[in-house]
Amino acid sequence: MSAPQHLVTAALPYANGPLHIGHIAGVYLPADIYTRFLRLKNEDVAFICGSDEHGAAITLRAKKEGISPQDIVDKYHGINKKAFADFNVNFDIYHRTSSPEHHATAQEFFLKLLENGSFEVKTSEQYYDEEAQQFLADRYISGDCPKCGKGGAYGDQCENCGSALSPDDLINPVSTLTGKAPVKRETSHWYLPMNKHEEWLRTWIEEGKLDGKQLHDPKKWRNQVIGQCKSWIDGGLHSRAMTRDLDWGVPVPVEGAEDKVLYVWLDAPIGYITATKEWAKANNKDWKSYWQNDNSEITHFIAKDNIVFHSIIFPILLKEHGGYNLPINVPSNEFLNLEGKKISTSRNWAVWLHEYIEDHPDRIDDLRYVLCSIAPESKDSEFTWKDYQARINGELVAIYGNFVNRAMVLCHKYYDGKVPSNSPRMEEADDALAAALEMPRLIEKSIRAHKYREALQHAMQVARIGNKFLADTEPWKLWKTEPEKVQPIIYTSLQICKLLSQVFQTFLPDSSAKMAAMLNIDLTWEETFTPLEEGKQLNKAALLFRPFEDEDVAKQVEKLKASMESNATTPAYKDNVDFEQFTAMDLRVGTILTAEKVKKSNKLLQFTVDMGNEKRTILSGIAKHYSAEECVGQQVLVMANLAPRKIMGTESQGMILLAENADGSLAFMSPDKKRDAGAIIA
RNA sequence: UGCGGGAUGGAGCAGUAGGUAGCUCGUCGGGCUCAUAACCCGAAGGUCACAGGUUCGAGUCCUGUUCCCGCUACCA
Repeated sequence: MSAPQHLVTAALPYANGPLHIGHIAGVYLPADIYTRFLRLKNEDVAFICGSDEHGAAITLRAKKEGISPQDIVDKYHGINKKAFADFNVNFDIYHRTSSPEHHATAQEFFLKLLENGSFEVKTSEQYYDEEAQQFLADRYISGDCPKCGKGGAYGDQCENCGSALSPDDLINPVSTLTGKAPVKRETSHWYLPMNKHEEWLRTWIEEGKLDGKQLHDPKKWRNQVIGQCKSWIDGGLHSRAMTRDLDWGVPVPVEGAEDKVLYVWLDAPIGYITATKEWAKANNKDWKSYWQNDNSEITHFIAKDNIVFHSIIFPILLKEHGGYNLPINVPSNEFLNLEGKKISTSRNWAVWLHEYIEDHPDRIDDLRYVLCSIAPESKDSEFTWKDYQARINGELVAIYGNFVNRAMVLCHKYYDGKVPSNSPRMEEADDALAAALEMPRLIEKSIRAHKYREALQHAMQVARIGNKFLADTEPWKLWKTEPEKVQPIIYTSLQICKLLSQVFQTFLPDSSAKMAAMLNIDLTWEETFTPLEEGKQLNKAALLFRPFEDEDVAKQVEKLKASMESNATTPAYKDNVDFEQFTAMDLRVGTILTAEKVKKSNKLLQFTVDMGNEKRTILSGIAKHYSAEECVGQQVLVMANLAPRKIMGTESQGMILLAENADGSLAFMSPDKKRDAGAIIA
């Protein structure tokens, strides 16, 4: 059997915003390191990515900004494509799902499944906006949340309390397009009956076998991936709609369904196939040999929010289509937090890749190093600028950069930059080099197991061996007493330098290229094990890395805070209401008499509120912000004529109003002087 | 609500065939001075979230509890 081919995909970034360091650490950097390594080993690999440009979020954003969806995706496709290139993430192709080629491929795929009888058609009633003449999916509909009572919840989720919703759950639903109340209307969609596939999926996930054939070793899959898949399968798979009533996306290629599009999650992974085809066409390759060949291995790099799509839904689609390989692994990472908080695009709490590149064009390797060392491989991890600085200064500069500089300086000082002879032989030197030469093997093992942090540690170990070797042999002392014994020391140090440039190239391509120029070498795998020849003239030493100063840290932290604060004022004002609508709201001061946590809920508090003439029971989803005890006696602003609503079995008679900060923290609205319970707000 | 992942010295993390708890950074002490005040050696510091259980023996298996993250299906 010949060496396997590899198809490596990285999750298609959604083209409605820029990339941040969380995306990079979780998906694109490990994928890039993996493919760089495979290429170094001369293995045949196609590295595929592109923009995911469909879906409701993009049309909504376009509408908000008053431009077309195409404008939005063009903008972010451009920004992200450039950022990847600048960051040395070397895709073979960075395609996009809005391309005609992709539409054709996705439609063809859909029709094949249709032909195979993979879908079932279901008709249901959905909300429809008569003025805009379209159905309202997901985010096109908003209303009051049934769980926490707050307005502005979407058809899929309440952003206040985080509950997952369906459009039918919303109270007083309105169309986000026109602000009008929608009507129910019948619509038909194609569904994927996933329940039919439970059996083979279970065997495939748990044992790596399909139709009795061993396809992969489940022990190599990450815990969270197997766990999550099992949990879905155990819970019973359901039918899932594969089409939507939208006007932005890949049109359903069926007569009478021209106003429907493919579900983005059907469309996006097929984007991997389209991109492979386009790349193959341009490079005279056969795309099928990567997708439909027993000797090809498909690896999907994703983050944890994508697990079920890549290890359940897409495999079902591939198998139903027929002919395609299933992925051999789905190395999914957890999330990266930033300075103690979740990275949030909407709150602008992020380090944006394109901004980082702009601020630090000469520090690409620095960020690659840090993100690889803290990649959230088995659990969520944390990026802070302080830690970034510590890793740059304490490891990259002090261990790696410094060792290379020491060796180069000594070589130039004693031998005019010519590689000295390795004689007389010195046991310590041979041992040090042998120990260092162990590392490439360990690195390979770690990378193939998708343990990139470990692999990076092994690479750094080479520099540590070098530093220790110099400290142990002290050539600067020997030079004064027995100068001939210095030769093998410098010789060996230079060999270790060469090895460093080789082992780091998959992680830090820029600095390895710098070293290759200093040492006059090629960065190939074969070269890894061939020594620099004696007498070779080396170029002048240049520093590989420079320290990140305290003031740089301060500047970045400042920038982060400032961007978040400026974002705090961003939410747009809602449309004007007339005076009557305003006076229709009955706002009053209430005094909280009792408060207790609602059992089985981690967010809800149940209050008894003194409204003056009566006592009301009100529930509020604020347990994360206030303890029950500290609420008692608090005066609060109450929306008194909000229609009562049952929440977890108890009727809530009104709503307590709170002010929300950009970081999501809540505070009661309270009169600055004590008011009678029931006092009117006017 | 249900499910999945996580909880290990000051910080960040390893540690699945159960058998003296490791690594990087930080701290303290020492050495060296070729080197980007960098490098090398040594030390201190952990009842492995909590409570039970299985076992000769558990961070590692089982049960329960607490906290964090994610998913919960028309969420990209």
